[in-house]
Amino acid sequence: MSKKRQQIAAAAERVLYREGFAQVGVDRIVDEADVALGTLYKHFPGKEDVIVAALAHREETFLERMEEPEGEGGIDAVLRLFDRLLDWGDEKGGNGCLFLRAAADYPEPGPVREAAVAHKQTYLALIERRLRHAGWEKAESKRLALRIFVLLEGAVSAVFALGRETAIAEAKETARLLLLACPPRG
Amino acid sequence: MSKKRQQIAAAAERVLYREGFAQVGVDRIVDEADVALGTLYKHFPGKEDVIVAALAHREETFLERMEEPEGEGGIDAVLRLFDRLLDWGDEKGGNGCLFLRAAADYPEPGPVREAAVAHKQTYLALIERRLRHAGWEKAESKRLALRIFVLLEGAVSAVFALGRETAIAEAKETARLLLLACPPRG
DNA sequence: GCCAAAATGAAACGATCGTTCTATTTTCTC
DNA sequence: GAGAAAATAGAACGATCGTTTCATTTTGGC
Repeated sequence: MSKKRQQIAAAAERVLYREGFAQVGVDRIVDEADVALGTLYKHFPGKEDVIVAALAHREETFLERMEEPEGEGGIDAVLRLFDRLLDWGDEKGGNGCLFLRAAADYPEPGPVREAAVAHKQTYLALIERRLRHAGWEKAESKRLALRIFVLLEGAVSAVFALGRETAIAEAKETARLLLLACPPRG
Repeated sequence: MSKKRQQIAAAAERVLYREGFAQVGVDRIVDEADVALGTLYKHFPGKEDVIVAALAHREETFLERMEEPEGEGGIDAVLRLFDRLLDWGDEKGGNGCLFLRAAADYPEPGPVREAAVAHKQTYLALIERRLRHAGWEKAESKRLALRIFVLLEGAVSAVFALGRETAIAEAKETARLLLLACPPRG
């Protein structure tokens, strides 16, 4: 992977998330990337491919961010997902989920939508793995992962109305009640 | 309020929600509204004003849909919000929250963003009122409303990954556990 | 230091989009 | 039914945007 290509993908991720898919043109991306327009078109066939690369870049950094360095098990290992999300939001700002926004702006089937679907499935699998590692059985993990996922998605969406800290804190507390009501090895 | 104006606002709401703010131009709106282009510009100063009217139209129908015809109190009165959301999604499709998408596509301050903020505050107030009517005290209602709000927002967002029925059912079940864990008159 | 490959800056294209304008037709009111 | 107001169809405008091209400069490997 070329250095310039990475630059463009990272810059596109930043500016697309900050200003929205509608208002951002190719010229803004090359400005943010400190790169000539021709360079972008030597690395990408078109704008949509830049967007796909931006989503791939975001998926990568997101998974890095959500990864646990070391984990003692139990409920706290699951609840720490919300803390990671809070850190993630601190860097990236609170403008919702980039993948959902991309899917909304590209309603017809295509690589953008596929990237969004793949991201959500990876996310769900990550939650489920965390639950299993924390002590829940497979069937319980599958069910609980759906609810934790709803709470995490709700936290991100609610940032707009409630602010980052409140939205994530309330989601986390609800998750704690949920997990206490459905303890492992039940 | 003129008949044509209402037509345009309703059509804009439909097509904007279905296809996204980015891909929809004024010509698509007038096609969907069965109205001439000049008529649109005789009723609205510009496209952004059409969008604001579309959001206002959606707010109106949304509040109608969420309103209870008659309500026995208790937990079920609150949980019925999720059923209403399911009905709402059945008509409107599962492309996320139109207000959040509008806010994401119009990042700078302005009437679009204001409409989105106002909608979320109205929504929160509706939830809180429902909780009070169901028996919770004022302080508890305020706190619980935040969490129910997160769950409702999460349900809408999770539709993309989980499908309408699953997303809303899991959110509703989580809400039930939350409300059982924090009963009224605690 | 040389040479190929990559990057740059800038201009220019076709297409699309928001907006305006005009001439004609329909609708509504008295 | 006459006259005013609104709606229509369609053309045309300037601006923006995605994309292509080109001549020039910079970079990196032998």
